[in-house]
Amino acid sequence: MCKSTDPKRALFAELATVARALGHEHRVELLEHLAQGERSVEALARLTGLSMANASQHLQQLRRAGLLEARRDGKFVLYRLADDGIVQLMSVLRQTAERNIATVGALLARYFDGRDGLEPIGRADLVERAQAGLVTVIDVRPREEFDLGHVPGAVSIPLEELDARLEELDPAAEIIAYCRGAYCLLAVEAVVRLRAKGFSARRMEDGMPEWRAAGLPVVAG
Amino acid sequence: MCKSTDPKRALFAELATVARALGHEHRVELLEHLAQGERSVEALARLTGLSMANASQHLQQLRRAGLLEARRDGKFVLYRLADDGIVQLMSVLRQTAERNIATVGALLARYFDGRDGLEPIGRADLVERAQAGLVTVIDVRPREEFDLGHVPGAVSIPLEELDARLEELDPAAEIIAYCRGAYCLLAVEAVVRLRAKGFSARRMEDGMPEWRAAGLPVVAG
DNA sequence: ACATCATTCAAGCGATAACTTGAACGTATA
DNA sequence: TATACGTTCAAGTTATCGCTTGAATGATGT
Repeated sequence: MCKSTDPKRALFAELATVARALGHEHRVELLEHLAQGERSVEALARLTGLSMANASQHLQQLRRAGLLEARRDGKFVLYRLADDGIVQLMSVLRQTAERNIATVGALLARYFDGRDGLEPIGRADLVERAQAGLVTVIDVRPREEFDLGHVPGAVSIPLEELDARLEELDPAAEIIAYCRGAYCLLAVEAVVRLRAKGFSARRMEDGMPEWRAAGLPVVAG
Repeated sequence: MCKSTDPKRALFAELATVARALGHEHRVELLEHLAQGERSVEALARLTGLSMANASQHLQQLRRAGLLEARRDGKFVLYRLADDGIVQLMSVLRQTAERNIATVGALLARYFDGRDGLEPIGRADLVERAQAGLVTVIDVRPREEFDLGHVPGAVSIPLEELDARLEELDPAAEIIAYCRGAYCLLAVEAVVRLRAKGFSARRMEDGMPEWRAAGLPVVAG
C-alpha cells in the first residue's frame, strides 16, 4: 500500500551514519579543532594526542560520512569541514547534551560558574563596545589559529604569553578574551589570570567558529 | 598550564554519547515516531517491526543518553522525547545529511522530485490560504496520531481510507496533505493518488513535529 | 490467589569498532 | 637516485554493540 518503507529506512540509515560519525570522543575533538580551519593530519594528531594512524582513521571515517573534505598540499594532507553547517550541528548537539545530561550541567557549573562568575559577553554587544573603544579584545588561541582568522581588531596573545605581556594591556579598559568555542577553556583561564592581576576581564560567548558561523567579519593573516 | 584537558575531554565524551544514541537506524526511526507524541513500547515495536525486547533495549539506550523519558500508565510504559529541542537536533542532522550524503540527495530526487513535481507548500503560506478557504488540509497519518495533535481545521483521512473517501473532497479546492515529517512519504503517496484522480494536490513542507516545533497551534482529540 | 499481558533483564552469539604495529605509498629535499 | 617524512593501508587483538531467546518483574483483572 505505502511504498515508503524501503526508502524511508534507507534515509534513517543515512541519518544514523552521520550521527555515528559524531559518536566518538576523539572524532568530536577532531571536529572541534577543524572548526578553526583546515589542519594537517600531523597537527591534529599532535593536538589530540592520538597516534598518526589512529587520527588518520578517524579522519577518514568522518570524511566517509561526508563531514570532512581533504586536499593535498605538498607532503601534507589538509582536512577541513565539508560545510559550515556542521558547526551548527555540533552546536545543537552541544545544546541537547547540556539540557539532557546531568553530568554536563555539573561540569559546566564547576568549570564555568565556579571559575568565571561573570556572564560572557554576547557577540552583538562585543561589536558595539569594541567600536566605542570601551574594550580590548584578545585572542588567546595559539598564533597559528589566530592567523587563520580572527575577530577584527583583536590582539593575539596566546595563553602561554599572557603573563609576560600584561603591560601591553590597558588597565582602564575591560578586556574580552575568546578562544575556540563554548568548550574551549583557554579564555576562561585567561580571564581568571587577568582578574588575579587586577584587570577587569570577561570572556566572549562561544568562540571563533560560532563567530564565523554568525556571519560576522573575520580577518586573516 | 591549562587545566582544561580533563573536563574538556569529558565534555567531548558526553557529546559523543548523545551522538552515538542517534547512531542507529532503528533509534532514528523510534525518535521519528516519538516526535509525534508519547508511545508505548508495544506500539513502537509494532510501528517499526522490531521485537519487543529489541525495541525496549533501544528505547532504554535513548533514555540513558537523555533523549527520552518514560512514565508508567497502567500496564504500559510510555516513552516521550525528553525535550522539544530534540526535534531540532534531528532536523539539523537531517540537513547535514542532505547536504553531505550523495545517496540522500539521490533518494530525495527519486522519491520527491520524481513523484511529486510540485514544491511543497510552506507553513506560513498554508495558514494564510487555509484562512482564506482556498485549500482543504488533510492529515493522512493513522487516526491515533491525528488524535494526539493535528493542524487546526485538518481532516483525518488515513492513507488507507483515501481511495474510499474521495467524494468528501472538494474538487475545486486545492488539497494539502501532510504526515509525519520530511521523510515520511505518506503525504507524497496521497498526493500521487489524488492527482491520478484529477484533484489538485500538494503536500505541506515537513510534517507535524516541525509544525509543533514552529510554535503553530495544534488541536488534539 | 491466579492468570494475563506489557515490559525488562540476563545470557549467548555474531558482527562491528577502536587501537596498535609494521609495512607501503607519495611527495619533497639532498 | 636516494633519503626523509607525512600519510595511508593491512593485519591482529580486545572490547563493545545488536539481536535473539527465555526467564523475571510489575500491574491488571478474574
